[in-house]
Amino acid sequence: MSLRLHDTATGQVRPFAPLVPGEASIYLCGATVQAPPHIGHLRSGIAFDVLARWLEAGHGLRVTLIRNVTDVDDKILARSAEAGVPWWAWAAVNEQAFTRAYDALGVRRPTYEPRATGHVTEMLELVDELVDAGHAYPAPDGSGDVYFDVRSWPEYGALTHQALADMEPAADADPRGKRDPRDFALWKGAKDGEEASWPARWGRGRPGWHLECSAMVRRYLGRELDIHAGGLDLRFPHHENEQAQSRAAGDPFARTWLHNGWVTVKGEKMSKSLGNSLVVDSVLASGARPLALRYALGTAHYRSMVEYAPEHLEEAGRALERVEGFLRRVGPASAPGGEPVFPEAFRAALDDDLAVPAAVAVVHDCVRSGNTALEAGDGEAAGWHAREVVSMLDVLGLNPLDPRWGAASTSATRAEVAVDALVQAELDRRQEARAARDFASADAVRDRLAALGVAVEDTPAGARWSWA
RNA sequence: GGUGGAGUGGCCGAGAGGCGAGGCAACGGCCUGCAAAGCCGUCCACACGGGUUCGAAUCCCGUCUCCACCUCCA
Repeated sequence: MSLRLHDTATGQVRPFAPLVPGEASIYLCGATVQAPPHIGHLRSGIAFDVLARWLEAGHGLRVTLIRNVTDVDDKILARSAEAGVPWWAWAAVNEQAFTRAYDALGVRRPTYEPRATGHVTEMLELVDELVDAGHAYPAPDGSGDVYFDVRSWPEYGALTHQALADMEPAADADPRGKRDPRDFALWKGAKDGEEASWPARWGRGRPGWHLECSAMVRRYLGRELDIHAGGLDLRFPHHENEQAQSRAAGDPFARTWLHNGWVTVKGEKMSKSLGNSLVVDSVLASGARPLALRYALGTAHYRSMVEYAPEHLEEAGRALERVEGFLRRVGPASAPGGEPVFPEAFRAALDDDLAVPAAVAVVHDCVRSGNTALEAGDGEAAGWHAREVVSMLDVLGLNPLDPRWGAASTSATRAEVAVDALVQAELDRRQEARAARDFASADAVRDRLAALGVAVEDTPAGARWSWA
């Protein structure tokens, strides 16, 4: 079975056929770095991280994933001015916060992460092409703005299936020098003394948001690419405008459009403007386990909305413990090595428009089979299942053994070594009591440890402890 | 007004005409000195009203409720 993906442009699930055999090009709209990321911002990064991993591990494709950074825009300028810092410093600080958040959640770094400000030359070339082709015009009001002429492009609205006549212009839209209120800016002329500007033949100014992506797509992936992805809210106007610009400039552009749903809180979209956003740094600082956060955000289908609540994070943590418990019991046999092995049901699930929930169900089924094998003393079967589980978790970005999550590779601190030694001493005392069938004393030790938050578990290999 | 989604068990969350996704919680059993973990089992759900069909959560008609985009958005 081959991979099928839901394409927004056609509204259908269609077979994925790479433009260049053996390769896949993906452009993902990244962050506008005006503020630190909230957990909703991570949704697209996680969803398409899984896509890229699956294209590589499951289909053997060489993936080029470009995720841009929009580092100049109205809000960045406004907020940096309020904070009294240069706009570029404001953007840089937030870009770093995004990178930290992606890293913390185990989202692999993209092949390249271009910044808008580094591609003004390419953007201006595109503006020139569009003006020459009669699809864009400089505003006649001397503002230095250049607009895309939507009425010159009959396909405008094709991506989101809207007729131009049905598009409601914003009530407070300022027509400025536009031929049609729905025309959008490719280039924004600099206001007096605006420092964030670049020279252009229309006068100093800065690029419009939509233009940035069109130019960076062409620069890194060429005139045609396999997949263009982003959040559902970017369909219109952002992606509609991108497609119009690029196609009007003669680029075939994206063959498939993928859009992820967002994170909701009490049924409503998480967003800064609604005031219900949870900044990633503070969620993690409050003790949330990054792996559990990724599980909570990443195990719903990418096109569904996913409701965030602290209880869901706890549930995710417990589901994860079940999987980790199995891998721990199998021991070193579950360590990664060799080619990944995927159960057929897992393959079928991810190939069906990235049905991650069904794929996760396969992981849990496999854990159950592994536990059963372990109980039956069949170490070979258990080891095989562990290998399958680890392979699947790697694709989902949920492998607890991945050094990305830190714990596995960092050496213990002196305090940790000391605590372990002391707890072990207590456990030895408990074992002596148990051997003497003095269960009252043994249980007293366990109760005392429990009061300190230490959970004790008896296994065939002896007692082990963990933080409850 | 236009466009696109959603409503599923105690909770989360898949599925898209028959064959009970999965997780979490709860309860019963096995195992255990007792627990924990694990395994087995129980809890047979699909907003509402009609219809089609041998059979509908799934298709059709109607109704209700909710969310989103329509030039700031992951």
